[in-house]
Amino acid sequence: MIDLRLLREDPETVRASQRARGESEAAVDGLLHADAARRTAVGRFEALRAEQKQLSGRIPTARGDERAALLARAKELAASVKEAEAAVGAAEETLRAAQLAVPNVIEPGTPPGGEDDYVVLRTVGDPPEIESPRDHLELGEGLRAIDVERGAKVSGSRFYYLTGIGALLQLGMLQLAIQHALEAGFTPVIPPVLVKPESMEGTGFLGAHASEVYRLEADDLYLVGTSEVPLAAYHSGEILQLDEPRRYAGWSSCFRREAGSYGKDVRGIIRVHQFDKVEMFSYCRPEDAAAEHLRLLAWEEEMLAKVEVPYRVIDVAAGDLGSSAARKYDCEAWVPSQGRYREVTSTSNCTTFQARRLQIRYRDADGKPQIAATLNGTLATTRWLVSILENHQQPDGSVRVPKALQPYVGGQEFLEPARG
RNA sequence: GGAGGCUUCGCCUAGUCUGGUCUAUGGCGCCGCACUGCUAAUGCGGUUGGGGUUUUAAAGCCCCUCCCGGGUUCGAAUCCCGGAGCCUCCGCCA
Repeated sequence: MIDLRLLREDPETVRASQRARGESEAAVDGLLHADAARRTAVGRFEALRAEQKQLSGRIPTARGDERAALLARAKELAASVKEAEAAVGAAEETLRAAQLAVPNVIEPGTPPGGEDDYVVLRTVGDPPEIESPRDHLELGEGLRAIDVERGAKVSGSRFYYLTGIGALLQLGMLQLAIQHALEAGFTPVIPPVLVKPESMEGTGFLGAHASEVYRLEADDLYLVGTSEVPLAAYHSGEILQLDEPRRYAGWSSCFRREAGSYGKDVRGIIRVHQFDKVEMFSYCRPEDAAAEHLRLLAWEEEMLAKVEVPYRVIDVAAGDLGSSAARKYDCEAWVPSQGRYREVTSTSNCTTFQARRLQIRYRDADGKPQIAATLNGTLATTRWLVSILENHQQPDGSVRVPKALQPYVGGQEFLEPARG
Protein backbone atom coordinates (compact mmCIF):
# COMPACT_ATOMS: atom_id res chain seq x y z
CA MET A 1 0.00 0.00 0.00
CA ILE A 2 1.31 3.41 -0.84
CA ASP A 3 1.25 6.31 1.58
CA LEU A 4 -2.03 8.18 1.21
CA ARG A 5 -0.53 11.30 2.71
CA LEU A 6 2.11 11.40 0.00
CA LEU A 7 -0.58 10.76 -2.58
CA ARG A 8 -2.68 13.72 -1.42
CA GLU A 9 0.24 16.09 -1.18
CA ASP A 10 2.03 15.06 -4.33
CA PRO A 11 -0.13 13.03 -6.71
CA GLU A 12 2.11 13.98 -9.64
CA THR A 13 4.97 11.85 -8.27
CA VAL A 14 2.68 8.87 -8.11
CA ARG A 15 1.40 9.51 -11.63
CA ALA A 16 4.96 9.76 -12.94
CA SER A 17 5.74 6.44 -11.25
CA GLN A 18 2.76 4.84 -12.94
CA ARG A 19 3.89 6.16 -16.32
CA ALA A 20 7.39 4.76 -15.85
CA ARG A 21 5.88 1.38 -14.99
CA GLY A 22 3.59 1.56 -17.98
CA GLU A 23 0.59 1.38 -15.71
CA SER A 24 -2.64 3.26 -15.45
CA GLU A 25 -2.71 6.85 -14.24
CA ALA A 26 -6.45 6.48 -13.80
CA ALA A 27 -5.75 4.17 -10.87
CA VAL A 28 -4.18 7.16 -9.12
CA ASP A 29 -7.25 9.29 -9.59
CA GLY A 30 -9.41 6.40 -8.50
CA LEU A 31 -7.40 6.15 -5.31
CA LEU A 32 -7.56 9.90 -4.67
CA HIS A 33 -11.29 9.78 -5.11
CA ALA A 34 -11.74 6.75 -2.85
CA ASP A 35 -9.63 8.44 -0.20
CA ALA A 36 -11.73 11.61 -0.28
CA ALA A 37 -14.94 9.58 -0.23
CA ARG A 38 -13.83 7.67 2.82
CA ARG A 39 -12.97 10.83 4.72
CA THR A 40 -16.36 12.30 3.93
CA ALA A 41 -18.09 9.15 5.14
CA VAL A 42 -16.00 9.07 8.32
CA GLY A 43 -16.84 12.69 9.06
CA ARG A 44 -20.55 12.07 8.75
CA PHE A 45 -20.45 8.99 10.95
CA GLU A 46 -18.40 10.67 13.64
CA ALA A 47 -20.68 13.69 13.89
CA LEU A 48 -23.74 11.47 14.29
CA ARG A 49 -22.00 9.20 16.74
CA ALA A 50 -20.89 12.13 18.89
CA GLU A 51 -24.45 13.37 19.08
CA GLN A 52 -25.70 9.93 19.97
CA LYS A 53 -23.20 9.51 22.76
CA GLN A 54 -23.98 12.90 24.17
CA LEU A 55 -27.70 12.10 24.16
CA SER A 56 -27.27 8.66 25.71
CA GLY A 57 -25.27 10.18 28.49
CA ARG A 58 -28.20 12.34 29.54
CA ILE A 59 -30.74 9.52 29.72
CA PRO A 60 -29.81 7.97 33.07
CA THR A 61 -30.48 11.22 34.98
CA ALA A 62 -33.52 12.34 32.97
CA ARG A 63 -37.01 11.83 34.39
CA GLY A 64 -40.53 11.68 33.06
CA ASP A 65 -41.39 13.41 29.79
CA GLU A 66 -37.85 14.58 29.22
CA ARG A 67 -36.63 11.03 29.44
CA ALA A 68 -39.26 9.78 27.03
CA ALA A 69 -38.39 12.50 24.54
CA LEU A 70 -34.68 11.74 24.78
CA LEU A 71 -35.31 8.05 24.28
CA ALA A 72 -37.38 8.71 21.20
CA ARG A 73 -34.74 10.93 19.64
CA ALA A 74 -31.95 8.59 20.59
CA LYS A 75 -33.72 5.74 18.94
CA GLU A 76 -33.99 7.67 15.69
CA LEU A 77 -30.38 8.63 15.89
CA ALA A 78 -29.31 5.03 16.46
CA ALA A 79 -30.67 4.12 13.05
CA SER A 80 -28.79 6.95 11.34
CA VAL A 81 -25.59 6.03 13.12
CA LYS A 82 -25.90 2.47 11.98
CA GLU A 83 -26.44 3.58 8.44
CA ALA A 84 -23.51 5.98 8.51
CA GLU A 85 -21.30 3.26 9.96
CA ALA A 86 -22.20 0.92 7.14
CA ALA A 87 -21.35 3.68 4.65
CA VAL A 88 -17.91 4.03 6.25
CA GLY A 89 -17.38 0.29 5.95
CA ALA A 90 -18.27 0.37 2.27
CA ALA A 91 -16.05 3.39 1.62
CA GLU A 92 -13.14 1.66 3.36
CA GLU A 93 -13.58 -1.41 1.24
CA THR A 94 -13.58 0.69 -1.92
CA LEU A 95 -10.45 2.45 -0.73
CA ARG A 96 -8.74 -0.83 -0.02
CA ALA A 97 -9.47 -2.09 -3.49
CA ALA A 98 -8.21 1.17 -5.00
CA GLN A 99 -5.05 0.88 -2.93
CA LEU A 100 -4.35 -2.61 -4.22
CA ALA A 101 -4.50 -1.23 -7.76
CA VAL A 102 -1.55 1.13 -7.21
CA PRO A 103 1.92 -0.43 -6.94
CA ASN A 104 4.79 1.09 -4.99
CA VAL A 105 6.18 4.44 -6.10
CA ILE A 106 9.47 3.84 -7.87
CA GLU A 107 12.74 5.17 -6.53
CA PRO A 108 14.16 8.15 -8.45
CA GLY A 109 16.67 6.90 -11.01
CA THR A 110 14.85 3.64 -11.77
CA PRO A 111 15.01 2.96 -15.52
CA PRO A 112 11.57 3.44 -17.08
CA GLY A 113 10.05 0.79 -19.33
CA GLY A 114 9.48 -2.95 -19.34
CA GLU A 115 11.30 -6.25 -19.00
CA ASP A 116 13.91 -5.47 -21.67
CA ASP A 117 14.65 -1.93 -20.54
CA TYR A 118 16.97 -2.87 -17.70
CA VAL A 119 20.31 -1.11 -17.37
CA VAL A 120 23.47 -3.17 -16.94
CA LEU A 121 25.36 -1.64 -14.02
CA ARG A 122 28.49 -3.78 -14.30
CA THR A 123 29.80 -7.08 -15.55
CA VAL A 124 32.12 -9.04 -13.26
CA GLY A 125 34.42 -11.84 -14.40
CA ASP A 126 34.83 -13.24 -17.90
CA PRO A 127 32.73 -16.08 -19.30
CA PRO A 128 35.01 -19.12 -19.55
CA GLU A 129 36.09 -20.39 -22.95
CA ILE A 130 34.40 -23.76 -23.26
CA GLU A 131 34.13 -25.63 -26.50
CA SER A 132 30.65 -27.12 -26.97
CA PRO A 133 29.72 -26.87 -23.29
CA ARG A 134 27.53 -29.51 -21.65
CA ASP A 135 24.48 -28.14 -19.93
CA HIS A 136 23.95 -28.51 -16.21
CA LEU A 137 21.57 -31.46 -16.55
CA GLU A 138 23.98 -33.48 -18.64
CA LEU A 139 26.76 -32.69 -16.17
CA GLY A 140 24.51 -33.33 -13.19
CA GLU A 141 23.34 -36.66 -14.52
CA GLY A 142 26.92 -37.65 -15.26
CA LEU A 143 27.84 -36.88 -11.67
CA ARG A 144 24.73 -38.70 -10.43
CA ALA A 145 23.86 -35.39 -8.79
CA ILE A 146 20.56 -34.50 -10.45
CA ASP A 147 17.74 -36.89 -11.31
CA VAL A 148 14.82 -35.27 -13.09
CA GLU A 149 13.42 -38.50 -14.52
CA ARG A 150 12.59 -39.91 -11.12
CA GLY A 151 11.48 -36.46 -10.00
CA ALA A 152 8.91 -36.52 -12.78
CA LYS A 153 7.94 -40.14 -12.00
CA VAL A 154 7.24 -39.36 -8.36
CA SER A 155 5.96 -35.79 -8.44
CA GLY A 156 5.56 -34.65 -12.05
CA SER A 157 7.33 -32.26 -14.33
CA ARG A 158 9.57 -29.57 -12.85
CA PHE A 159 10.44 -31.82 -9.90
CA TYR A 160 13.84 -33.40 -9.36
CA TYR A 161 16.00 -35.27 -6.92
CA LEU A 162 19.38 -33.99 -5.82
CA THR A 163 21.42 -37.04 -4.95
CA GLY A 164 24.88 -37.76 -3.64
CA ILE A 165 27.24 -34.97 -4.59
CA GLY A 166 24.30 -32.90 -5.83
CA ALA A 167 22.70 -32.96 -2.40
CA LEU A 168 26.03 -32.17 -0.75
CA LEU A 169 26.73 -29.34 -3.14
CA GLN A 170 23.38 -27.69 -2.43
CA LEU A 171 23.66 -28.14 1.33
CA GLY A 172 27.20 -26.75 1.16
CA MET A 173 26.19 -23.75 -0.88
CA LEU A 174 23.31 -22.93 1.47
CA GLN A 175 25.52 -23.45 4.49
CA LEU A 176 28.10 -21.14 2.95
CA ALA A 177 25.37 -18.53 2.46
CA ILE A 178 24.26 -18.82 6.07
CA GLN A 179 27.86 -18.45 7.28
CA HIS A 180 28.25 -15.44 5.03
CA ALA A 181 25.11 -13.88 6.48
CA LEU A 182 26.18 -14.69 10.00
CA GLU A 183 29.46 -12.83 9.52
CA ALA A 184 27.50 -9.84 8.24
CA GLY A 185 25.43 -9.84 11.43
CA PHE A 186 22.25 -11.52 10.21
CA THR A 187 20.15 -13.72 12.45
CA PRO A 188 19.69 -17.10 10.76
CA VAL A 189 16.07 -18.25 10.65
CA ILE A 190 14.31 -21.41 9.60
CA PRO A 191 10.74 -20.20 9.13
CA PRO A 192 7.45 -21.99 8.55
CA VAL A 193 6.76 -22.54 4.87
CA LEU A 194 3.01 -22.83 5.27
CA VAL A 195 1.36 -19.51 6.08
CA LYS A 196 -2.08 -18.07 6.63
CA PRO A 197 -3.85 -16.03 3.94
CA GLU A 198 -3.22 -12.77 5.77
CA SER A 199 0.53 -13.35 5.79
CA MET A 200 0.52 -14.15 2.10
CA GLU A 201 -1.65 -11.18 1.30
CA GLY A 202 0.29 -8.82 3.54
CA THR A 203 3.46 -9.46 1.59
CA GLY A 204 1.67 -8.77 -1.68
CA PHE A 205 1.74 -12.23 -3.20
CA LEU A 206 -1.97 -12.68 -3.59
CA GLY A 207 -2.29 -9.88 -6.11
CA ALA A 208 -0.81 -10.40 -9.55
CA HIS A 209 1.11 -13.44 -8.28
CA ALA A 210 -1.92 -15.29 -6.93
CA SER A 211 -1.86 -17.99 -9.61
CA GLU A 212 1.81 -18.66 -8.77
CA VAL A 213 0.99 -19.75 -5.26
CA TYR A 214 0.18 -23.23 -3.99
CA ARG A 215 -2.84 -23.27 -1.72
CA LEU A 216 -3.91 -26.03 0.65
CA GLU A 217 -7.63 -25.77 0.47
CA ALA A 218 -8.48 -28.11 3.33
CA ASP A 219 -6.54 -26.00 5.81
CA ASP A 220 -6.70 -22.58 4.16
CA LEU A 221 -2.91 -22.30 4.15
CA TYR A 222 -0.44 -21.30 1.46
CA LEU A 223 2.97 -22.72 0.61
CA VAL A 224 5.45 -19.88 0.43
CA GLY A 225 7.29 -19.10 -2.79
CA THR A 226 10.09 -17.47 -0.81
CA SER A 227 10.98 -17.09 2.85
CA GLU A 228 10.46 -13.37 2.30
CA VAL A 229 6.84 -14.11 3.22
CA PRO A 230 7.34 -15.56 6.71
CA LEU A 231 10.25 -13.18 7.36
CA ALA A 232 8.15 -10.11 6.52
CA ALA A 233 5.16 -11.36 8.47
CA TYR A 234 7.44 -12.26 11.40
CA HIS A 235 7.19 -8.75 12.86
CA SER A 236 3.74 -7.88 11.55
CA GLY A 237 1.79 -5.70 13.93
CA GLU A 238 4.89 -4.91 15.98
CA ILE A 239 6.76 -1.75 16.84
CA LEU A 240 10.47 -2.41 16.48
CA GLN A 241 13.61 -0.79 17.76
CA LEU A 242 15.35 0.20 14.50
CA ASP A 243 18.35 2.35 15.37
CA GLU A 244 20.19 -0.27 13.37
CA PRO A 245 18.65 -2.31 10.56
CA ARG A 246 17.31 -5.66 11.76
CA ARG A 247 18.56 -8.43 9.51
CA TYR A 248 17.40 -12.01 9.11
CA ALA A 249 18.68 -14.75 6.84
CA GLY A 250 15.94 -17.27 6.14
CA TRP A 251 16.64 -20.79 4.93
CA SER A 252 13.66 -22.51 3.44
CA SER A 253 12.21 -24.55 0.67
CA CYS A 254 10.21 -22.47 -1.79
CA PHE A 255 7.23 -23.57 -3.83
CA ARG A 256 6.00 -22.09 -7.10
CA ARG A 257 3.30 -23.28 -9.44
CA GLU A 258 4.99 -21.74 -12.48
CA ALA A 259 1.57 -21.28 -14.04
CA GLY A 260 1.84 -19.71 -17.45
CA SER A 261 5.45 -20.68 -17.96
CA TYR A 262 4.68 -23.82 -19.97
CA GLY A 263 7.44 -24.59 -22.37
CA LYS A 264 9.89 -22.19 -20.69
CA ASP A 265 13.04 -23.64 -19.21
CA VAL A 266 11.62 -27.12 -19.21
CA ARG A 267 15.02 -28.79 -19.09
CA GLY A 268 16.89 -29.30 -15.84
CA ILE A 269 16.50 -27.32 -12.66
CA ILE A 270 16.40 -23.72 -13.87
CA ARG A 271 12.68 -23.38 -13.36
CA VAL A 272 11.18 -25.83 -10.87
CA HIS A 273 8.21 -26.12 -8.51
CA GLN A 274 10.32 -26.60 -5.42
CA PHE A 275 13.76 -25.34 -4.52
CA ASP A 276 15.79 -24.20 -1.56
CA LYS A 277 16.95 -20.69 -0.88
CA VAL A 278 18.74 -18.53 1.65
CA GLU A 279 17.09 -15.14 1.66
CA MET A 280 18.22 -11.94 3.34
CA PHE A 281 15.55 -9.77 4.85
CA SER A 282 16.03 -6.32 6.42
CA TYR A 283 13.82 -4.07 8.44
CA CYS A 284 15.07 -0.50 8.67
CA ARG A 285 14.08 3.14 8.79
CA PRO A 286 12.84 4.49 5.46
CA GLU A 287 15.70 6.99 5.26
CA ASP A 288 18.21 4.11 5.53
CA ALA A 289 16.53 1.88 2.96
CA ALA A 290 18.42 2.93 -0.18
CA ALA A 291 21.79 2.45 1.55
CA GLU A 292 20.66 -0.89 2.97
CA HIS A 293 19.61 -1.95 -0.51
CA LEU A 294 23.17 -1.42 -1.78
CA ARG A 295 24.51 -3.39 1.17
CA LEU A 296 22.26 -6.34 0.32
CA LEU A 297 23.48 -6.17 -3.26
CA ALA A 298 27.10 -6.14 -2.06
CA TRP A 299 26.53 -9.26 0.06
CA GLU A 300 24.99 -11.01 -2.93
CA GLU A 301 28.02 -10.16 -5.04
CA GLU A 302 30.37 -11.43 -2.35
CA MET A 303 28.55 -14.77 -2.41
CA LEU A 304 28.79 -14.95 -6.18
CA ALA A 305 32.50 -14.29 -5.87
CA LYS A 306 32.79 -17.21 -3.46
CA VAL A 307 31.32 -19.62 -5.98
CA GLU A 308 33.53 -18.12 -8.68
CA VAL A 309 31.01 -17.54 -11.44
CA PRO A 310 30.96 -14.61 -13.89
CA TYR A 311 27.92 -12.39 -13.56
CA ARG A 312 26.47 -9.01 -14.30
CA VAL A 313 24.29 -6.69 -12.22
CA ILE A 314 21.21 -5.12 -13.72
CA ASP A 315 19.02 -2.27 -12.56
CA VAL A 316 15.56 -3.67 -13.26
CA ALA A 317 13.21 -1.39 -15.19
CA ALA A 318 10.12 0.07 -13.56
CA GLY A 319 7.65 -2.08 -15.43
CA ASP A 320 9.34 -5.28 -14.28
CA LEU A 321 9.58 -4.48 -10.58
CA GLY A 322 6.54 -6.20 -9.14
CA SER A 323 4.03 -4.30 -7.08
CA SER A 324 5.96 -4.07 -3.79
CA ALA A 325 9.37 -2.97 -5.01
CA ALA A 326 10.45 0.63 -5.47
CA ARG A 327 13.70 -0.57 -7.00
CA LYS A 328 15.25 -3.90 -7.79
CA TYR A 329 18.73 -5.11 -8.68
CA ASP A 330 19.24 -8.56 -10.14
CA CYS A 331 22.49 -10.44 -10.42
CA GLU A 332 22.62 -12.66 -13.46
CA ALA A 333 25.16 -15.44 -13.68
CA TRP A 334 26.68 -16.65 -16.89
CA VAL A 335 25.20 -19.91 -18.22
CA PRO A 336 27.62 -21.33 -20.80
CA SER A 337 25.18 -23.78 -22.40
CA GLN A 338 22.80 -20.91 -23.15
CA GLY A 339 25.47 -18.34 -23.88
CA ARG A 340 23.71 -15.76 -21.79
CA TYR A 341 23.21 -14.42 -18.29
CA ARG A 342 20.38 -15.77 -16.16
CA GLU A 343 18.93 -14.35 -12.94
CA VAL A 344 20.37 -15.89 -9.80
CA THR A 345 19.71 -13.19 -7.23
CA SER A 346 17.23 -10.40 -6.86
CA THR A 347 17.17 -7.71 -4.23
CA SER A 348 14.21 -5.39 -3.76
CA ASN A 349 13.71 -2.23 -1.78
CA CYS A 350 10.06 -2.31 -0.81
CA THR A 351 10.31 0.95 1.16
CA THR A 352 7.21 1.22 3.37
CA PHE A 353 4.87 -0.47 0.90
CA GLN A 354 4.95 -3.96 2.40
CA ALA A 355 5.32 -2.83 6.00
CA ARG A 356 2.29 -0.57 5.76
CA ARG A 357 0.01 -3.48 5.01
CA LEU A 358 1.68 -5.65 7.64
CA GLN A 359 1.65 -2.82 10.21
CA ILE A 360 5.37 -3.01 10.93
CA ARG A 361 6.55 0.13 12.69
CA TYR A 362 9.38 1.70 14.64
CA ARG A 363 9.60 4.72 16.94
CA ASP A 364 11.16 7.85 15.50
CA ALA A 365 13.25 10.39 17.43
CA ASP A 366 10.06 11.86 18.93
CA GLY A 367 8.88 8.44 20.07
CA LYS A 368 6.11 8.40 17.47
CA PRO A 369 5.38 5.15 15.68
CA GLN A 370 6.26 5.29 11.97
CA ILE A 371 6.03 2.70 9.20
CA ALA A 372 9.30 0.80 8.70
CA ALA A 373 10.94 -0.08 5.39
CA THR A 374 11.57 -3.67 4.31
CA LEU A 375 14.09 -5.10 1.87
CA ASN A 376 14.99 -8.55 0.66
CA GLY A 377 17.67 -10.24 -1.39
CA THR A 378 18.85 -13.67 -2.46
CA LEU A 379 21.99 -15.19 -1.00
CA ALA A 380 21.85 -18.60 -2.67
CA THR A 381 19.31 -20.86 -4.35
CA THR A 382 19.14 -24.20 -6.07
CA ARG A 383 19.41 -22.44 -9.42
CA TRP A 384 22.98 -21.44 -8.59
CA LEU A 385 23.95 -25.07 -9.13
CA VAL A 386 23.28 -24.56 -12.83
CA SER A 387 25.85 -21.85 -13.10
CA ILE A 388 28.34 -23.53 -10.78
CA LEU A 389 28.27 -26.83 -12.66
CA GLU A 390 28.42 -25.29 -16.11
CA ASN A 391 31.08 -22.66 -15.54
CA HIS A 392 33.40 -25.04 -13.76
CA GLN A 393 32.99 -27.99 -16.12
CA GLN A 394 35.99 -29.70 -17.64
CA PRO A 395 36.21 -31.25 -21.12
CA ASP A 396 35.86 -34.77 -19.65
CA GLY A 397 32.59 -33.97 -17.89
CA SER A 398 34.15 -33.52 -14.49
CA VAL A 399 33.52 -30.33 -12.52
CA ARG A 400 35.94 -28.21 -10.54
CA VAL A 401 34.63 -27.25 -7.11
CA PRO A 402 35.05 -23.60 -6.10
CA LYS A 403 37.43 -23.35 -3.17
CA ALA A 404 34.79 -22.07 -0.76
CA LEU A 405 32.60 -25.10 -1.42
CA GLN A 406 35.30 -27.75 -1.20
CA PRO A 407 34.98 -28.27 2.57
CA TYR A 408 31.36 -29.25 2.03
CA VAL A 409 32.11 -31.99 -0.47
CA GLY A 410 34.72 -33.80 1.51
CA GLY A 411 37.56 -31.58 0.33
CA GLN A 412 37.31 -32.72 -3.29
CA GLU A 413 38.71 -30.31 -5.84
CA PHE A 414 37.12 -32.11 -8.79
CA LEU A 415 33.88 -34.03 -9.05
CA GLU A 416 34.27 -37.00 -11.38
CA PRO A 417 31.42 -38.42 -13.47
CA ALA A 418 30.29 -41.91 -12.57
CA ARG A 419 31.33 -44.66 -14.98
CA GLY A 420 28.89 -46.64 -17.02
C1' G B 1 -11.60 -35.81 17.77
C1' G B 2 -14.26 -34.50 22.87
C1' A B 3 -14.75 -31.32 27.45
C1' G B 4 -13.46 -27.01 30.11
C1' G B 5 -10.78 -22.40 31.05
C1' C B 6 -8.48 -17.97 29.42
C1' U B 7 -7.59 -13.34 25.97
C1' U B 8 -8.29 -5.72 29.15
C1' C B 9 -4.12 0.68 26.81
C1' G B 10 4.64 -2.17 26.64
C1' C B 11 4.32 -6.28 30.81
C1' C B 12 1.23 -7.91 35.03
C1' U B 13 -3.61 -6.79 36.80
C1' A B 14 -9.00 -4.77 38.72
C1' G B 15 -13.64 -4.48 36.40
C1' U B 16 -17.64 -8.86 33.32
C1' C B 17 -22.28 -12.35 37.61
C1' U B 18 -25.86 -7.16 38.67
C1' G B 19 -25.21 -2.70 31.00
C1' G B 20 -24.87 4.01 32.10
C1' U B 21 -20.92 7.49 37.36
C1' C B 22 -15.42 2.80 32.88
C1' U B 23 -13.60 9.53 30.55
C1' A B 24 -11.04 1.33 32.08
C1' U B 25 -8.24 0.30 38.40
C1' G B 26 -3.61 -0.57 40.56
C1' G B 27 1.53 -2.22 40.16
C1' C B 28 6.05 -2.63 37.14
C1' G B 29 8.72 -0.31 33.33
C1' C B 30 9.63 4.23 30.74
C1' C B 31 9.76 9.88 30.29
C1' G B 32 9.68 14.80 32.63
C1' C B 33 9.89 17.87 36.94
C1' A B 34 10.96 18.68 42.21
C1' C B 35 14.03 17.44 46.36
C1' U B 36 18.62 15.59 48.28
C1' G B 37 26.31 17.87 47.33
C1' C B 38 26.69 11.93 43.64
C1' U B 39 23.94 7.29 43.58
C1' A B 40 19.80 5.46 45.93
C1' A B 41 15.20 6.75 48.01
C1' U B 42 10.92 9.95 47.92
C1' G B 43 7.09 13.20 45.90
C1' C B 44 4.33 15.25 41.71
C1' G B 45 2.93 14.83 36.67
C1' G B 46 2.88 12.12 32.09
C1' U B 47 2.81 7.42 29.28
C1' U B 48 -2.25 2.29 24.04
C1' G B 49 -2.68 2.80 19.20
C1' G B 50 -5.39 4.39 14.80
C1' G B 51 -8.42 8.02 12.37
C1' G B 52 -11.19 12.73 11.45
C1' U B 53 -11.15 18.08 11.82
C1' U B 54 -8.45 22.66 12.05
C1' U B 55 -3.51 24.58 11.18
C1' U B 56 2.65 26.88 8.26
C1' A B 57 3.04 23.82 12.57
C1' A B 58 1.52 22.65 17.32
C1' A B 59 -2.24 22.74 20.78
C1' G B 60 -7.39 21.84 20.90
C1' C B 61 -11.94 19.27 19.75
C1' C B 62 -14.21 14.72 18.05
C1' C B 63 -14.59 9.36 16.65
C1' C B 64 -12.78 4.39 16.94
C1' U B 65 -9.81 0.83 19.89
C1' C B 66 -10.99 -3.98 26.32
C1' C B 67 -8.61 -10.90 20.79
C1' C B 68 -11.67 -10.55 15.84
C1' G B 69 -16.68 -10.32 13.37
C1' G B 70 -21.91 -9.91 13.97
C1' G B 71 -26.35 -9.08 17.18
C1' U B 72 -29.55 -7.05 21.32
C1' U B 73 -30.12 -1.96 23.43
C1' C B 74 -31.24 4.97 23.67
C1' G B 75 -26.47 3.02 25.63
C1' A B 76 -21.92 -2.91 25.64
C1' A B 77 -15.18 -4.32 28.34
C1' U B 78 -19.91 -6.13 30.64
C1' C B 79 -25.56 -9.65 27.69
C1' C B 80 -26.28 -13.11 23.08
C1' C B 81 -24.31 -15.65 18.47
C1' G B 82 -20.10 -16.95 15.32
C1' G B 83 -14.74 -17.19 14.74
C1' A B 84 -9.32 -17.07 16.10
C1' G B 85 -5.31 -17.83 19.41
C1' C B 86 -3.36 -19.83 23.97
C1' C B 87 -3.75 -23.29 28.18
C1' U B 88 -5.57 -27.80 30.90
C1' C B 89 -7.73 -32.60 30.88
C1' C B 90 -9.62 -36.97 28.12
C1' G B 91 -9.31 -39.93 23.65
C1' C B 92 -6.36 -41.44 19.35
C1' C B 93 -1.48 -42.13 17.09
C1' A B 94 3.80 -42.77 17.88
